[in-house]
Amino acid sequence: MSTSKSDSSSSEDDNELRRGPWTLEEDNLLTQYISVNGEGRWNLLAKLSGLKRTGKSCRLRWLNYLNPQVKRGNLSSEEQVLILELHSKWGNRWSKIAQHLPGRTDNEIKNYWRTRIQKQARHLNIDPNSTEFKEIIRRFWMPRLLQKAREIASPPAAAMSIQNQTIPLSIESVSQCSQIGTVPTQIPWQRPCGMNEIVVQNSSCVSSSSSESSNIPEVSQFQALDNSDMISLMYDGYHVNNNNYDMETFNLGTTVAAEAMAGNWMNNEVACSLWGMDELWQFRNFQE
DNA sequence: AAATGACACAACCGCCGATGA
DNA sequence: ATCATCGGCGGTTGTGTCATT
Repeated sequence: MSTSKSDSSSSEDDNELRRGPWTLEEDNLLTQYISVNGEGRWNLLAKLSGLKRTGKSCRLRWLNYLNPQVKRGNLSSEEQVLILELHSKWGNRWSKIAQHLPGRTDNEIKNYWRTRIQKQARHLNIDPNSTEFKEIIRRFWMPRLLQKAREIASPPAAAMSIQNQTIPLSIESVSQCSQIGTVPTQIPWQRPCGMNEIVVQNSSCVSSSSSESSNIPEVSQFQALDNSDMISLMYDGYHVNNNNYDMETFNLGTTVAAEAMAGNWMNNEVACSLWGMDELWQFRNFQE
């Protein structure tokens, strides 16, 4: 045998399937192939494209990363609310949930749930699947996210702490918030009849000093609608208009907008996902 | 400045249902 | 009817980055 070990192993490597992170060259190859031949038939694609990857790997790379329809950047408050609501309905049906968040992949949503939501449950020593934790999400988290969405939509107004005032939370304002990488601003959000405004109270009252009141503060935040109504409202608009938007405009426009606002948004995002555990604890203790 | 830990996200794995030969 | 293949899904692991000590 004159063939050295390194030679044989290198020829083996040539035939072996690659694993691990994709290189730029592989990305380019896959993108180029799909631009010419379209996606699908992944095993065939893997062979014909010259990529030393499995069809599955190619599919995953395309769907989760390379596909221009994939939205980059942090999840907006509305998207987070949608995820929470849809997860409460469907559980870990990530792909089903992802179908209702244009540009978001099941993988991304799954990661979000595991790294953000389940983390909070762990910190609270609660089973993330427990009804107790679901209640915390519904009563504490969702109103906060909605509040955050409204604040982002109109920062100056939000800067003022408004106690016990009726604040019209228009769907338009929520859609404005969507400029931050969610949905195109030109999408007309639909407003079902008779749902023109939502009563929102300042949510900073979590550290309940209202010992005389038997109401849980968060419950009173939505007097006109309960949370599920609100989510349905948002969700319907989101979903119905899903078919209407121009994907190309969306990708260019919102991505640029998202990048432009990345700095502020990051800060908001951190605040969104990590509102103090103190507050969560207080909320939890209040319930008990 | 280095070591360590936590976190976020990309990628892989195994299973399952659909489809076609 | 059976088997093989493929694509999709959810769970899990690997890895790079950032923060903390």
